[in-house]
Amino acid sequence: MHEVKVEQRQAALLRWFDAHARALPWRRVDLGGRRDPYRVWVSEILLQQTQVVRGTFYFERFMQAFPDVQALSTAPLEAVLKAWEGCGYYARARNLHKAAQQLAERGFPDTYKGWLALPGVGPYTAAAVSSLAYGEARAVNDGNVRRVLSRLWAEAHPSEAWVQQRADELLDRARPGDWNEALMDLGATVCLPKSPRCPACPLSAHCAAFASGEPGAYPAPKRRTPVKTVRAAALLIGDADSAYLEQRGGTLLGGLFGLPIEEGPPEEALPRLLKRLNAVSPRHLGTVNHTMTHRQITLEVYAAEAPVALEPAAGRPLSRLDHKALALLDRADVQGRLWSVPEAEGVD
DNA sequence: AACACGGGGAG
DNA sequence: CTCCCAGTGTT
Repeated sequence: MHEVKVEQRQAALLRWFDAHARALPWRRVDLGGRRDPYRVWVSEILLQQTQVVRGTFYFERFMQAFPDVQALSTAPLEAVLKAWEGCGYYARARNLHKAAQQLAERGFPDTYKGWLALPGVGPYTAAAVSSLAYGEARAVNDGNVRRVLSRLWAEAHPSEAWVQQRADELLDRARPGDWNEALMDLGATVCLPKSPRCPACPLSAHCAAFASGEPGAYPAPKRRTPVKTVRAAALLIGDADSAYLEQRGGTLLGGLFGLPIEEGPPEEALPRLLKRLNAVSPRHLGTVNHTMTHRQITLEVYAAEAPVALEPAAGRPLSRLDHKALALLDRADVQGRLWSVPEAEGVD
């Protein structure tokens, strides 16, 4: 009885997928109908936190820079971050680089467990790569799957284990890769978070949330940690094209370059900056507001002079925060103000 | 179990 | 503007 319903759902969704699957660059297959595991892996890391429409642009740019695992594994980390620039969650790029070296040395794993052992590869990515590139019967559990399954059973508060169990039961073991992509495509294009398009859904006849009349109520929203407000000051030595840049350590924008920054209110942060860089003649350039996952940064940017080496900003990987800070100098009113300031002493 | 980690899109 | 979205790693 139960098996019959599972098979009906599988057939209905796969029929829909066969007609509506999106043609995406990482879905390209070779003459044997196989996908390049390298492309599948990179795309899945990218799509973890990036929407498909933007992910396509980043994917093509990354593949242009690093067409295969050999190219990626031998590149300097800075070049990898440059290819990832603007994409966010830069730990993904650092892990991609580290994992590439393991893949180049030991070869590609052909199982879920083998992929799971790589840095940056968790249960979702291991299931995606092993099913899509190797045909292993592993069910993915991502945000789309969670939402679709939550609605099919009208389970408002699905736990991770609950979703995984349902996904495992429902998985089409003859076509695991297609099944996983079908479920995720459905979530991305039909079973939308706010306004699900139930009339277009091949599973609406099997859907308890649809039957309830309020499909959008599932799953219930999760509580989120509030964003922290942070003040900081940055120093721009040079100009927007050629400036003094520092490489950041730690996990926050780690490995990326940017203007020297000190946290704290400007009256405290600016003197620290000036002292640290031996800088003089600070002028306030403007304020940059930038929101990150759990941070709302208000950055006061100052121009100053200091005995430091300038370099082309375009050659280094920069976060959007630093691009915004540099862009302050492109504004005509700022240019006018700067030109009206008397020349400072030499920077040699 | 809670949090850190960028950058988006929708309304 | 405000609200919402989301895998992996760390603690």
